[in-house]
Amino acid sequence: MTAPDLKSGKTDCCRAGVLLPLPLADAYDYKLSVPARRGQIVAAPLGPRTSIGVVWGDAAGGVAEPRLKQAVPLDGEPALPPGLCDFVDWVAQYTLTLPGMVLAMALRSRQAFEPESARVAYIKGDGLPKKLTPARQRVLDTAADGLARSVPQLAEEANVTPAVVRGLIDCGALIPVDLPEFDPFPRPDPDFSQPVLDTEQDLAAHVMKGAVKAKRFGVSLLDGVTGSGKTETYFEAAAEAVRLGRQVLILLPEIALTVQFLDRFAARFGVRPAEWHSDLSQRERRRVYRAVMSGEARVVVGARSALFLPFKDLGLVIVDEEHEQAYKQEDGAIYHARDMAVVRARIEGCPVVLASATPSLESYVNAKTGRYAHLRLTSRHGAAVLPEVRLIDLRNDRGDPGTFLSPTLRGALATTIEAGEQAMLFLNRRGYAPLTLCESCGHKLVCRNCSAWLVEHRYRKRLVCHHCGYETGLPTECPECHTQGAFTACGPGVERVMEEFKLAFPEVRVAIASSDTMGGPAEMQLAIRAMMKREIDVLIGTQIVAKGHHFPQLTLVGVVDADLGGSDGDLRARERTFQLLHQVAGRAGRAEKPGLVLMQTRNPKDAVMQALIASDRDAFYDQETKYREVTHAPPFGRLAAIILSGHDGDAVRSAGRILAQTAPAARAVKVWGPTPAFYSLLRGQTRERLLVQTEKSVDIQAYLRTWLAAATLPKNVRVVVDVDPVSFF
DNA sequence: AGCACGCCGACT
DNA sequence: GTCGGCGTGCTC
Repeated sequence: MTAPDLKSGKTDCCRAGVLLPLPLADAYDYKLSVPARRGQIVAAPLGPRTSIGVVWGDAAGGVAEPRLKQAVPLDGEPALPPGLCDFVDWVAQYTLTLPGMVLAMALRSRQAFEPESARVAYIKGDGLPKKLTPARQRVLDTAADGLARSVPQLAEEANVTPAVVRGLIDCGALIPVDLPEFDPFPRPDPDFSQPVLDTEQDLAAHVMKGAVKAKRFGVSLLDGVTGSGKTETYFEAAAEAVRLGRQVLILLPEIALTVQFLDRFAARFGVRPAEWHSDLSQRERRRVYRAVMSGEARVVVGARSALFLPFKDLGLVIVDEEHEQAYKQEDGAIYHARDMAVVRARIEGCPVVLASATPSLESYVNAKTGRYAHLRLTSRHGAAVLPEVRLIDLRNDRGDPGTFLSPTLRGALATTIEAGEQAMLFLNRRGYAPLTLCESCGHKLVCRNCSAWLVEHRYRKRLVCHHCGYETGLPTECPECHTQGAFTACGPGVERVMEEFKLAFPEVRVAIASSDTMGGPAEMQLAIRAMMKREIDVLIGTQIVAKGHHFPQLTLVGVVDADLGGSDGDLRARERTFQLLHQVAGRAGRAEKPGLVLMQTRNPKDAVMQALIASDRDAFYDQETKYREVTHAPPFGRLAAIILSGHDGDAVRSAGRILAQTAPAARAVKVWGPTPAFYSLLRGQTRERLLVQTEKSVDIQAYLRTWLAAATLPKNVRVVVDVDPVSFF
């Protein structure tokens, strides 16, 4: 970043409001040496240092002239595109986040605006070393092809230390050449390979391509059953945008950002797309950021934060698996990437496609009422048919106490394995047991930072808090009554199911796939690969196995506890349970073989269970829609949560009471709480929540702003607003 | 976010 | 007697 040149004597002809990527309520006024336009990136002195900033609008004038400092445009006068600036404002006002914090998300690549630095590489020169050692000879042989390489590259390829290479540079045997800082992004070829689409896919693709060509905002819900080829279909819309020379953003939930997806893209377009996610290196971030800004990167595949990239000419946004909760950003700025993707598309004036086999209820309702185009894909590819779903009523079909696989499920597992086919057991619970208690006094082992139960991980011999990561060894005596070795595990986790399975089927090859298995993500990938290669017969897993993997030989899926998630007060719990179980069920019978799904439940009459066995998704959605409608719940009403947190529990509770007392009375607004948050202690912080529900017509942001601005709360209490909360923790 | 200022415990 | 803990406040 260039320091402002205060001595140049340039006249300060202009003033402007400059937004800084800091948690400030407003833009700051600065003098500028030149008239600046909105979006222009400047170096702005702030206290003892200089921050990057963005010209946002007219100066507010609240600060006296002599106190104004001078902001200086960066070299090359880079600017954020106008659409991104408008988007930042919109997100800030909608989510009640400080604009500077939202801007910080749009400036994620810190050094993206620093001048480009050339890379130095070396080619063979005319000089010769005094002594030609074997090591030196290998380096020269490597360089003989004339390709420019960096020092580490040469050292690596010639199998020598960098010092050897340095020696050759010093004597002129290798000479430096400048390379551009980054290799250019290869252009995806929209006609690299032509997919074979069925009639429905073709129709859907046609509609989406039309929308891309029209260059107008509009939302399509690409609603396709598992295996119907949604990805291939929306790739056609992406191809159309690339043909028009415009950019495409494909959002994926974090978990789906895999090599597999990139390879599928490459198979269709000839090259991999640009990627954007949290574990890019600084260099890669900078490269992608700049290429997106220049328009060179045509297609970006990314996690939710990719929404804030400075697209030069965005022609299409795709949100894959749009119902996924991973799209909801819960820390820092709280926003829902699916909803914000629709907003970004509206601002950019381009179409947006939401894709899912189990859409969010919000999107389903919008499609039903005609606000979104509803593009349905109803047939599975190839000969595969939908699996049959049957319920196992755990109230009368259960094994010995302390076991979790019913006789019926065990029987089906045996049959499947004997037939030489594969099975999967699904349980959305990591570890061995979700609760450990003392048999003697009933004391429950809970986290010392949170109010959550500690989950036993038996392989690792640890007790783990799944909320804050706190870990401890297994105590030998009860901290309450000091009885020795009286702990008992309650309920199943995947590890415990594994133990039971091994006992019942000692000969069968089985593996576990959970996000926290001993060997980390690598081991999990190994388990999934082993399943694909038929090196194992049974895979036991959490959520992680529910998503996107194709196991052609898998014919039986057993859901160990279909009631997990239940209907416990959370508005979306039923919807989520349905989506997850539907997705899990979709794993069975992908190829020519019919699949069977067995779900163990204690509530076989429940609407979720009934919809699953009848394969009648829409019946469930319609019922859920009615329920939301009569209760004025989203999308028929608005919801926001106010979360209060802090180390001083009394102050937090008092802040909650103050807010409840000062809530402005308004028609069609209801305020509940304060109540302790579900995990009232999280990472050592006390948390209280208030919930605000309004009718659709109410400007809930304005209501909240008025309320919060008027309330005087203890200073050591943090107030966070979650507009459209999806989780009630 | 940084970075200063400011008021209470263990130490060269 | 100081060094330093991080709570609170400010930066145009």
